[in-house]
Amino acid sequence: MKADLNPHISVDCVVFGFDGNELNVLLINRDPADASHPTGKLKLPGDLIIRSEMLAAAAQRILTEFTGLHDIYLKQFGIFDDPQRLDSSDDLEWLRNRSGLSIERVVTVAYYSLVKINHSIQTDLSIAYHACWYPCASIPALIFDHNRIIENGMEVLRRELLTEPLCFELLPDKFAINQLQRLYEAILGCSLDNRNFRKKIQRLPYIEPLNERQKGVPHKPARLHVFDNEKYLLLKKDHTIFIL
Amino acid sequence: MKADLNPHISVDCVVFGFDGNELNVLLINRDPADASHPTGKLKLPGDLIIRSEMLAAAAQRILTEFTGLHDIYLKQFGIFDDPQRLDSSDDLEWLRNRSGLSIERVVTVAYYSLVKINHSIQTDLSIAYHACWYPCASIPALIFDHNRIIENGMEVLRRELLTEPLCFELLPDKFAINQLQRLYEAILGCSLDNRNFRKKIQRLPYIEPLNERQKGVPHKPARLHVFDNEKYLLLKKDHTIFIL
DNA sequence: CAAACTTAACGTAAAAAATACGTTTAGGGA
DNA sequence: TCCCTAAACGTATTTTTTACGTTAAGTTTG
Repeated sequence: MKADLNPHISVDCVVFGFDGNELNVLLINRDPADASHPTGKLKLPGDLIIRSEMLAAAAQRILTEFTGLHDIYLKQFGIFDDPQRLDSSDDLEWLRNRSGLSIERVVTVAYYSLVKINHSIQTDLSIAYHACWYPCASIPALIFDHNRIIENGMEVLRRELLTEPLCFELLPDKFAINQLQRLYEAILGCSLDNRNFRKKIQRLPYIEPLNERQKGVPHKPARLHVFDNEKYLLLKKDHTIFIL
Repeated sequence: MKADLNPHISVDCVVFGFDGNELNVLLINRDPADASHPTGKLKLPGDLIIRSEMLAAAAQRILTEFTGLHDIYLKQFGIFDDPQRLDSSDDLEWLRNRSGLSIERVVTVAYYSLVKINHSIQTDLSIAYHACWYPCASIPALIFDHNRIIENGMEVLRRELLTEPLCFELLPDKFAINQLQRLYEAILGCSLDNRNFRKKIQRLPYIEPLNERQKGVPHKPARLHVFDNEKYLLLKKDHTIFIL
């Protein structure tokens, strides 16, 4: 029950993270651990906005609360505005109680965000609400229309991955080419030829090979690379676009 | 002053039309012709939504009011939500009077839409509000943040033109390849080699040449073509994408 | 310290697509 | 019939994409 909420507009975040193997989404419990009647229901991180707040700021705020991270990549990708979207079961009742407001219609603005999954930072809220990664391939049933929001977010991500350098938001700063390939394969749901993928990546002037190798792997360690965003932006101005 | 408006959310439409030469945007007067104090101020077609209305439906409704057209191509591309976006000059006062509501903060959802400019249909509202096409290259000063909304819409259109078959929404159903080329040149702001452009277009299986030619042109009439959306959608499923 | 294992790293030939560039042709208007 | 205008076309070169199998570098184990 926060002060000064705008009872008409919310934001919801589809937070994607890549664990090296598959794409995951961050979900939280509807009710905090100390609630008198926890329900086990799950939802996306999101909330009503504060009365005078910008939407993107609200999304950043919520993400920081649940991940401890700042400056997360965020992209608005849709609006979910069916006047009946909150009507199902007891979820509307719950929202009214929680916000202390007389909620009628809530339009939610959906963002997807991309984070490097490795930092398993624990914040108060992420603990209270059991924030957890769920593989995109097996998302449980969520409240409201949150399953649809995720579906839609994945479609947009798949599309935009092909024309914008989003992949680097999901990988560690220093990454191996094969990691990058696995990321593409996971998101696009197809398999790629390793040799051709390598060639294509190595041709890109804004991907710099380092004289550094992976550590702690039980086999030949791969060479690490970094994405040079400045170089990328320069080339982009000259109409060179991305991949794949 | 319509009944039952939602005073928190509006939609605004950046309506693009191509006149064969350059890209245009549809603008309307802020005040109807019969207003006691017409100001000559211009704006995008848009309005507060009706309380129980879907946003896309509101946008369609508004477009139909101003163009007489139905089933217009619409794409949500942004949200303009600065709490101060309405504060400039007397525009907020105007909005309060017009809606008869105590407006505080209005978040506007921006759509771009694509129409075939040829039908110069006149509706009551398009007459009352002097709906007019303005070349994108010379948009006058508009109320609120509408200039920014147009800028942003153009960027998105330019980007999406390259990966989706939007161009056919802007051309007559039967079009000549050279018209298509001029459309690309106008939107992308570059010039393209005619022979190579032709080849590329003719290779696309979902563009069908007709045994029909332009009429009424004072020179050799060009062959007409149509876009076959069904074929396009089939190929798209098999991961063939678009142009340019 | 050698053998076995695991993944990284690499190259070449063939097909397809992109680019650069000048000339001929069909129809309308005078 | 001549003139004008824009439509339609082809070829050689370069670049990109695709398909495909082998060697190399570390780690672990016995």
